[in-house]
Amino acid sequence: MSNIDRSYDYLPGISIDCVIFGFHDSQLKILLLNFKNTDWFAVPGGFIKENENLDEAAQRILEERTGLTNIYLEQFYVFGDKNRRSNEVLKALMLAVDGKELSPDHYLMKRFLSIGYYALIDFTKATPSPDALSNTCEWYDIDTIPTLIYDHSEMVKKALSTLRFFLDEKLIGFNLLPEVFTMNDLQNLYETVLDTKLLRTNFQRKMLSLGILERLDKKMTGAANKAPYLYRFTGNS
Amino acid sequence: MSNIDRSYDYLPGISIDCVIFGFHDSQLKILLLNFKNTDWFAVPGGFIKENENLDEAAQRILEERTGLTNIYLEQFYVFGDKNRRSNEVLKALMLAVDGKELSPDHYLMKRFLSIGYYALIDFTKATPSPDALSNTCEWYDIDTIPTLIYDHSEMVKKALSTLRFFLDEKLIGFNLLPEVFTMNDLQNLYETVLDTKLLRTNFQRKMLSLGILERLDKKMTGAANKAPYLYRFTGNS
DNA sequence: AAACTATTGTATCAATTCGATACAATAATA
DNA sequence: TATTATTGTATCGAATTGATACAATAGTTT
Repeated sequence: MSNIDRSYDYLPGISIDCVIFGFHDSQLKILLLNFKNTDWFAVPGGFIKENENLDEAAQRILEERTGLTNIYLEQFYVFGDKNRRSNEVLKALMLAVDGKELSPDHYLMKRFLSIGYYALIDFTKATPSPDALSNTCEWYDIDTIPTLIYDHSEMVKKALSTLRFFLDEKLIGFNLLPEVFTMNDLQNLYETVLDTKLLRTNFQRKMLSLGILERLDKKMTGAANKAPYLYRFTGNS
Repeated sequence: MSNIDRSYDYLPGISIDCVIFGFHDSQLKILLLNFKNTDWFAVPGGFIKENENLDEAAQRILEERTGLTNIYLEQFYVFGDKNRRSNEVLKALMLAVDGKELSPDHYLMKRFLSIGYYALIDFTKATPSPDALSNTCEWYDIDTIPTLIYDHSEMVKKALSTLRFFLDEKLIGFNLLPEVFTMNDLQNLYETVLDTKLLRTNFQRKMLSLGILERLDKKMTGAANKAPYLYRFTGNS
């Protein structure tokens, strides 16, 4: 996008929006863009190139925002209500960002569907960077998210409920942690995502019984107590 | 579609395809179209009108093929690989059906995404009818499905695995049965969809404990044995 | 260096769930 | 009235899960 009309490089009427989850300091976070010269926020998104598969497009968008490749991501819903995107908001937005008035037949003024992806990334490895329309690309705690444009709040809500649903089902939580972590880190993640307290001993039993964790050396924290083991996720079930 | 180019009435580059499940004679079935003058089969689909929400479009497509309104349906995936649809196949198809040669810049020759929906309907209430491109719209047992065009086989496979996954999770199986059914009918459905045998007594205990079944009169089958109760599904949990 | 503290790893008991079996009830038939 | 096939429910034991107990230990305090 930006100034140049690249509408012909991309599939018309379709965008991808990515709810990018990270985990840090016992907080579940998502990446949000702040549009230039506004206090409007949105989930990172983009368009699909003519010769790109959907997942490839999502990976490209994610790489541009986070600097990471090979990110865990999953389609979760297509948002396509006819009024999901207000053209008034869009015009005001582009005016603020670009200083240009969108003509009524501009390709962006057509109805758009958006394919929702959610991504799980290692917070410590990501280096967020804004896109051409935005000032900042920053982490926000999932429970203190500013008002988002269009239906982006709904997207976040749906992404979160999908993540919750699949956290136990598939074994995807590890994508939110560094490669090596303690059992306490893992429990913390589960408790935060699921928003429930779990019994430490039973959580440990359950995780160990899955046979997907490799026990490494102990982590000497410097605290006056027994040192916890470090673990690494291995797909072996 | 048919002869008239209605491309301007519809969102460009996007279609909806519906995997429509029914259940009859202990068989899980789906509705398939057979294209005119070919032995090619496909899942029913259509396009999205400019002023239609996605779910509305899917409901419309379903109504056109089954005569039913208010069908249980659910988005399950967007199929968007860049090579998912062969233009050679498309041209051959339209030539056979229409007798017309598609020009290279026809809107159908552009890349298309398809939003996959799966629908669960009461087999006994549906009256399948073909669309403008097809001869027949008929039920096929899920395990004897003819070869399908494009990526439609993959769609069916993914729809089925999604149905299996959610059958227990959400309580959606009832949509495949008549309003009133016996416990045996229900077990039959579960066994067929999940492709496993279940223990009758435990299945009954589990279903009754959910508190979602209303017990009605007995069903006098005329068989020389104890008559089973009839049940009706009620959302009450 | 011995006592103390906070946390961790594991064992264990009880409660619940789940698989399997037993059996009484019953609609129609012989 | 006995017989048959199926249904509804109870129950036993195994497996899973929730809750509690407790020993092990890295560092601090005395």
